[in-house]
Amino acid sequence: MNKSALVYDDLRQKIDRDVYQPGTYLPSENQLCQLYGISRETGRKALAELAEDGYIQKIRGKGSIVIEHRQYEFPVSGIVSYKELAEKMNVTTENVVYGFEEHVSLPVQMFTSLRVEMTAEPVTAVKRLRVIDGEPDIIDKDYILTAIVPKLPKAAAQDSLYAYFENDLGLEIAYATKEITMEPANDEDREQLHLDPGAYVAVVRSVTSLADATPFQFTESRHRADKFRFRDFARRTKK
Amino acid sequence: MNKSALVYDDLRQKIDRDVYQPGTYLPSENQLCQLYGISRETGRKALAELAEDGYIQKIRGKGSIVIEHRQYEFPVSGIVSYKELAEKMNVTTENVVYGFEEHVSLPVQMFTSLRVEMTAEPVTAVKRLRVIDGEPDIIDKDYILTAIVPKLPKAAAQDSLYAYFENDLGLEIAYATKEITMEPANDEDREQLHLDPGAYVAVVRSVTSLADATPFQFTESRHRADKFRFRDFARRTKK
DNA sequence: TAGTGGTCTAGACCACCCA
DNA sequence: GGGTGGTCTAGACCACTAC
Repeated sequence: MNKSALVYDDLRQKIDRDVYQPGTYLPSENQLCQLYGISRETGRKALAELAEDGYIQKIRGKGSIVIEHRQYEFPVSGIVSYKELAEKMNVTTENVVYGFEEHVSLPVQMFTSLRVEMTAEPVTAVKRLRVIDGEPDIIDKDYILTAIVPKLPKAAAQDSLYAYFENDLGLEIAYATKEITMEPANDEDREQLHLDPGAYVAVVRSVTSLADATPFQFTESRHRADKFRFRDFARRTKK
Repeated sequence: MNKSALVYDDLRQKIDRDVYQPGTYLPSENQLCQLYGISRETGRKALAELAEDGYIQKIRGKGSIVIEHRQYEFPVSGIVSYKELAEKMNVTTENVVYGFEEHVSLPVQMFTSLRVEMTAEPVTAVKRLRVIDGEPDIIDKDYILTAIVPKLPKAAAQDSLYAYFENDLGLEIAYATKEITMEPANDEDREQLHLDPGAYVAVVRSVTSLADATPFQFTESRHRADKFRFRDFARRTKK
């Protein structure tokens, strides 16, 4: 691991464990150099990531103050897999694969608003129902490019697509564009999520790309409106 | 302006104007050094920001490839004021201030889920209706700490709170935590947004803080469900 | 005045990609 | 082997904060 990543992890851990509490200051940059035996720019890199992730706020002439930071909320913030999230929370979850089709066409029209170049390439289509604490809350529809993942094992869909992509195939997942809208529930939503007529669902559509900038996974995630929550941390960009 | 910011702006502008098109590579880091007369780390800083903002993807051994990037969508992504957004889009907007109360208490219970330390401090409460293309789409309820903004002119609410905070008061807005949920429309929603009974609204609650880490503005933004859209760009964080 | 973070530099070594 | 990005260093100068 990098030196800066090690410093980042150590500081973040200490913030999480309240060694450094919100409202107090971290050691100064010069002190970090001595504490960790690093150069100043290396320490600054770690601090910059902490700031980016919402752990600290840097104040010129004073120091880096610990702030109340976002915590991962269900269902998602950033790119985190359902399984990773479920492990962070203390919830019992179940994962029902109720659709699995190979060599179908990517439903391009579903993702046009995300403005990613795409064609109706062959994909593997997976439908999953996420059951949280005994209640069906989310429908996930994934379309994975056959060109990247030629033969998707059903077991991977049952367990975790991300774990399969990263650990078994060695794919490097880099970034995603996602979009949240609210839409009236369709028949499938009402059936799977046990919704009344006239109900709404929160729809998250995302396109996930690899480190070489290839979009390879298209996901439509449909959430019960009353269970949906999305948290975000944003910094003001200077003009 | 910084050298790295100048380089960032120049590159971003050229990407926006298709001088560097999606799918092609930017000049290499060493070339950027010569092109702009800067050191490599300075250029790298500019490139890191472009990557963070979703403009490029850096590929080791190859270069920095331009990717399709997010564009600002109505109503919000990151911290951008309503006025700034309206100017980026080509829409006619109207801004109706229909509530203005000074020296009231902050409705703490509305924002508890954002887990920011707060007390029922005195605030100025502003209610605004955003009318887009002749249709009322958004209700914004802002609560601004009197301790930071003692006397908020009504004209500022009519124009732009952000412009007033930044340009007139010299406040430095740094970051915000926000949360998106879906909730049944209440009476006020139905009246202002002309909704039917049983309709839902998308609710964005946010807490905005200054550069010295002081939370000073609490906002509840209620959107017509059918007009709500939120776009996000996220990078996969390495474990 | 001393300490803080903000920026920039010139150089080094490494891992990766590709011809 | 030559070019690319990834990381780290040691030092410099600046702007801001606090006393």
